[in-house]
Amino acid sequence: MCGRYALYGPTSRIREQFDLDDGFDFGPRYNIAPTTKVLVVHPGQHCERLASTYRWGLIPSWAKDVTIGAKLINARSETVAEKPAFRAAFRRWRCIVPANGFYEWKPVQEGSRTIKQPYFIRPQDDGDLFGFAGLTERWMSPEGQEVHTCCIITTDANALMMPIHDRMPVILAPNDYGAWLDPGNPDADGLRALLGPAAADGMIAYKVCRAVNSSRGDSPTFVEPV
DNA sequence: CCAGACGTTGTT
DNA sequence: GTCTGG
DNA sequence: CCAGACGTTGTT
DNA sequence: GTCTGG
Repeated sequence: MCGRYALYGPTSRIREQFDLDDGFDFGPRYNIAPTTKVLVVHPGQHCERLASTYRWGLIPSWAKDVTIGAKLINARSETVAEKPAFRAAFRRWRCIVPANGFYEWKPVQEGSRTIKQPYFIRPQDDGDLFGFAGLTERWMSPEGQEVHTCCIITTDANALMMPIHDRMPVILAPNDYGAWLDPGNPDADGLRALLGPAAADGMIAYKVCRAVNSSRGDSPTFVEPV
């Protein structure tokens, strides 16, 4: 799955990788957690590429309160086109979530107790960025406040991830960014076909400090190998 | 017809 | 909003 | 995802 | 054990 990640730029690299037509103010962040504001790449009114902050955890339009958002931080690629909570967003509100890498936890037996060993997974070239496939929604709170939310789509683990965890975020190929972001793209099958596991070559995974386990901390050391 | 759900993950 | 279960 | 809370009353 | 918050 994908429940924690990092985005530390640099800003110029993010702009370049995602062909952004505007500026943004975000990061660097080494411990991005659900229910907080995350940076999302999405089409603007004239299909220009914008980057804005959205609350991580999808709140469907019919929700009565925000609490469902904490549960809908991921959507399964296998069912995203049909599930009531996601299908409207899959049809019309697709986005990309930029990341320098993501964390996964592997349960490890240490003596009599099980600890959660965090790993950081990123492109081999540390200057490179992942683009996760995501969805957005707009929810109107009972108080009349519009809340923009998003989630990250998951898929099976690739060969690199398998020993750590059986799911991983969908990482889009740069060539597919345009098709994924186009709100007028009617080819649901073609879109679904983009949601497989990314190739393992070009990616690396390594153990990192357990201080990242708490969502409250934030430090560049979290993405360094231990 | 109305009421109630609508999700993923990990663990067992 | 829309589908499923009763 | 993991960490941390999980409760009421009366008094200050 | 289960839910909430970050």
